Amino acid sequence: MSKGHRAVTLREVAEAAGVSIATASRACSKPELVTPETRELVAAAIERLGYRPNVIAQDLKRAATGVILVVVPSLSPYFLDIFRGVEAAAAELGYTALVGHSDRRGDREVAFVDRVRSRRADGIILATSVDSGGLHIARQPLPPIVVALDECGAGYLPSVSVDHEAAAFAATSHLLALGHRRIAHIAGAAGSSMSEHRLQGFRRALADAATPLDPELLFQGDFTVEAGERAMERFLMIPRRPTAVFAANDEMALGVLRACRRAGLKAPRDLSVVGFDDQRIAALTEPSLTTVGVPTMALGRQAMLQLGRILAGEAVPQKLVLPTKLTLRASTGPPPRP
Amino acid sequence: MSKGHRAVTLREVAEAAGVSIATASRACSKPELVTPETRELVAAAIERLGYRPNVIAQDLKRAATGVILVVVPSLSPYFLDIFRGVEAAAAELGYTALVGHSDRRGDREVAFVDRVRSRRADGIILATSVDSGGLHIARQPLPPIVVALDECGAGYLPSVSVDHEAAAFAATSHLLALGHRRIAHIAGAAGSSMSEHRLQGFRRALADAATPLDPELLFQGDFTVEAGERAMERFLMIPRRPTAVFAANDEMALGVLRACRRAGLKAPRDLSVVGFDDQRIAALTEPSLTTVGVPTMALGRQAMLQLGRILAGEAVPQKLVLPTKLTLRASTGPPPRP
DNA sequence: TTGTACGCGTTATCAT
DNA sequence: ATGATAACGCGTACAA
Repeated sequence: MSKGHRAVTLREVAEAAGVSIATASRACSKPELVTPETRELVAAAIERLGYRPNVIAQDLKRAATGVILVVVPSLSPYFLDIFRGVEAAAAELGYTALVGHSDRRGDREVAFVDRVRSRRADGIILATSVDSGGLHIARQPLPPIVVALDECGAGYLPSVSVDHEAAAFAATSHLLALGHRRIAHIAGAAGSSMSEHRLQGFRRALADAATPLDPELLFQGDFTVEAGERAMERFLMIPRRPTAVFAANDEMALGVLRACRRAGLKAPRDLSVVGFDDQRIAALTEPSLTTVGVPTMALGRQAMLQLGRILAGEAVPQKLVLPTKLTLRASTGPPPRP
Repeated sequence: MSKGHRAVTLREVAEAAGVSIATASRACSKPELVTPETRELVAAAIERLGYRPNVIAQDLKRAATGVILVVVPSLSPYFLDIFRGVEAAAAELGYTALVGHSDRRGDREVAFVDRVRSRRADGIILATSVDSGGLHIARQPLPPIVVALDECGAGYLPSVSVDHEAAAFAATSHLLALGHRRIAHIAGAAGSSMSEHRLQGFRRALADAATPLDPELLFQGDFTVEAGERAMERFLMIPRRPTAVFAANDEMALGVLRACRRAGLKAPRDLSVVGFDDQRIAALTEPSLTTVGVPTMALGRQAMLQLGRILAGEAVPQKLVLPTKLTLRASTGPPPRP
């Protein structure tokens, strides 16, 4: 790391303009406190020398950076939508939002939290599950932080989330209402509390309908297309095949559709498929995907607004839960009549 | 923006440990210059008080931040792959990479360049076309900057790119070799030099094969799925339909496939389709997409390595061109026999 | 090995 | 309205 080329400082501007450094500073940040003439003088010097204020020095003075870090587990469109929401709200509040991705590694999450501990950023929004790293960082007094999408750490941290359990319940109930009884579920990544909640909603819907759950119809996935394909391949080998599959996210549902097509099955005639998240791809698949819409942008937006309140020293509700919406498309229908 | 909660400073650590602030500083950054005992003493105080160094102050001293900004036009998987490449190389060099997105707006690009001008970052990688903003920022001496993917500003800036023209030539030649003569092209966003070069390659291939280009077979797109759909709908209305379509990116090619399906046409039997970029989606479409592979990660990686050299004060080649690779999949075949 | 003192570039508090 | 000066938190010559 080099020093870069010598930069022009405010002191040099002041000398060039023939004023004191204090006046030069005021001419920049509080022009109304300075006569129009000196303002002109300073402006000219700035232009001539190509001066740019050193924000690092400003930050040191202000003891704030105006930067908000958004940590996502992966750079997928889904999480980036959350980021967009944050970004919009941040702009309104005068902050700049930057993305970091943790690769689902707890140590990287902690590293980002450390970035704000060491004043490189004012606050942080975790659009990720810190189940593992959570305790680790909770030992120290925590910097301004809001969790988006998932609550975590047993509610230690303020969060903005959706009710994954209720949404999964609704999705499963939709399939039950269509007449399905053998419904399979592909769970998300193990250890993610989001996956856990979605699974619980699935279970509760079946229980409410007095429909027993065949353990063979439960597959441990990991949110990837490939996991969806493997799951469906497994389901196809079961003597009494499921008539519907509820995947814990859209990517895995896409995998299910692909495996079906390869096997010569047509959705929804032979098999109904439901996803989760309502990513952009959900409307583009063939057939288009019935799925649970998660208000990703709104999640990001609300998380940033909460963080803004915390940064302003206000008290905030510990939990904020946003509504989801089941979007019915072409991939679900009544079960086949055998 | 608030000041956050009062933070522990090195001075307090020094007092708590009963040493001078200089010794405390050394115990942190150069432990070998201090006796094991005092090292212990300071470490204990740090632990007890929960001290974290103020990186802003460190940066002010060093006159460097260790941060590299990567500016992308949109947060699409494509550009994020470039970012991943940058990130990996940055880690090796001891830098941290952060993403900013410009929304294809010149003023936002300039704003990011200003971030490094004002020392919030050491350097910047533009994975975007600054054709418009280019001149605007070129008036001042430029900070360390490398352009990835596209060369721009008439070669003012060091760049790492691919030969879009040659790649488009190869893709079109592939279709010609299969026997196609009526080949349509859907261009990328207007004003993007990348689109321009791809179009030129297309034209040259036709010219080399002495195949005239019907103006009706040229559609001005904008890199979106919808543009691909609209283009194909137009092509379907032409009396002498094209037998092949070369889209300037995969998303538009995907739109072509969708429009085909709706019209009851099957690729590649009725129509061959070629994309550009080889995004992840290209292998997942039905049929899978023949497309030009752009080494996105390598582009990012090389851009960062170049930037590292610039930052280290070394001279770098003005242009670095990486190879592309035409990947043949299922969407192309011989033209239909009428 | 450790402590003293200055500077990094800026803003803010006093005087004038 | 403007100028001198003290911070902000840290690193580092230099002296001890």
